[in-house]
Amino acid sequence: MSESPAESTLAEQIAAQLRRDILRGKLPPDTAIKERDNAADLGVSRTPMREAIRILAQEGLVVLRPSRSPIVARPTVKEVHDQVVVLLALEKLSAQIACERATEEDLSRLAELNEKIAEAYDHVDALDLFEMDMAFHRLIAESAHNAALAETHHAYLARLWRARFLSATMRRNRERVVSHHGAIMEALRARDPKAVDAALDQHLANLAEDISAAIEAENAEAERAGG
Amino acid sequence: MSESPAESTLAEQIAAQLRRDILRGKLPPDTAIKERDNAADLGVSRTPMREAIRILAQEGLVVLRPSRSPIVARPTVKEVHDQVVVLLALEKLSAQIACERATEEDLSRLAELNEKIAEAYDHVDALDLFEMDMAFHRLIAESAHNAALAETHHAYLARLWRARFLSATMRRNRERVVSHHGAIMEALRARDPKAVDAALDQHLANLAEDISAAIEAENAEAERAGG
DNA sequence: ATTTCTGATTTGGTATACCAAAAATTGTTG
DNA sequence: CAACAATTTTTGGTATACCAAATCAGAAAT
Repeated sequence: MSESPAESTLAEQIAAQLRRDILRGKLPPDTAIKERDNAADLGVSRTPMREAIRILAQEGLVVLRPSRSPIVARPTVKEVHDQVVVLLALEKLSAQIACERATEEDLSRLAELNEKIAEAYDHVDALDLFEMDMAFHRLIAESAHNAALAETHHAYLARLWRARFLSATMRRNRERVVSHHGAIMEALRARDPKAVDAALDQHLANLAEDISAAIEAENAEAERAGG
Repeated sequence: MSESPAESTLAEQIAAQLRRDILRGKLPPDTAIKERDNAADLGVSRTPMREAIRILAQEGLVVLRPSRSPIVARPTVKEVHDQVVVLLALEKLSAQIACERATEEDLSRLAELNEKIAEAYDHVDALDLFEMDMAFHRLIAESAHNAALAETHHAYLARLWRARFLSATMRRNRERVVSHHGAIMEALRARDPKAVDAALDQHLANLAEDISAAIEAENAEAERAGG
């Protein structure tokens, strides 16, 4: 999940584990996460399990309902779409600010990463590739040097992890990604707000629709199976 | 805090209490909030106190530092400014979307509220007035009918509560607020994105600077006193 | 057969106790 | 008097137990 910071506490480890299981689809939507049972299974007490569930709830991966087991969230197409809209707005805002504030180091890190993506594109599995793409977009957000903005952007990126992953693997296209990233970088380097905006539009224009399609497909699948 | 939803749990009550004390300035920045002592004082156990501190930390009102007591946050001017920038972007995005999506009911509630503000302006204390202003801006965000957007906007509004309050009381001006709100409303009613953008710019243009000034003044005050 | 009532189960919330790691404090020594 | 080492607090994290409210399931009654 690109969370390098060592999951130090038990709660964080549990959260990380559950997060993986949810995002990878091992714990499909609507799966109940019983605090007591689950804790017993893992051989831990309720305290860290509560904490972990809380973390995931805050990330939007599980939903808490009063007096019922928390369940893995099944975001509707609209919910995901709405979140994508906000993510795009945050990223475009970041890029605009970055036109003024990005340092040379920011820019060279972006260039470096894009090169790495270009190289790796055909040798690396979807997951690693996706992580790199995510890192690229995170760098853009960080280049605005606005901590609040970067943090909120990151939160949305994390929340949309699964949806973006579905969409990305569905629509894998080396030239598109690499050249788009290149265009964004060049515009940033030129510190040209309009060019940046155009480049981001170009790159992200279809994201909302792609993701919606991916989610719809998955929900339809679930419909057919579980009822 | 305009949080009508009954604070049902002890943790929420404690959080609400601490929040008030912090925002009202009773617990000034850098004040330590010892989990054990504080819990003992209130006659509760550590569990809900931990929970409460956690809530406030997430709101940015207190900062957690490893192996040290949590303390009331002392946001820097830059931090607050950065947050204001994001808040403005979210509100402008909301308004843009609201041009398409706002319902008649949204618009009439906005009108109603603005009228109420106009009436109350000279009879009501700063706090109540401020709550109304906050509600107005929240309505704008909700008129976009994008839950994620509204939620994030609300979170920023809450986080900036104190800073905005300082700025608002410092720069109280009936005509300005009421006419600006009116202009925003009219633009929304006309569903004219450009007019909405202009009206919001007009209203919020000085917010960042005002807030920065207010924070700077407060920090300078603290400097003089506590060192 | 449907509804209603009652008791068992599940859940969230709280209190309490324990432990290890990290700080602050103290005492000691060069 | 300063640097260092040992001890004492403080803190965060975890485990465990208890309680009340809400849910759920099964029995009883119409």
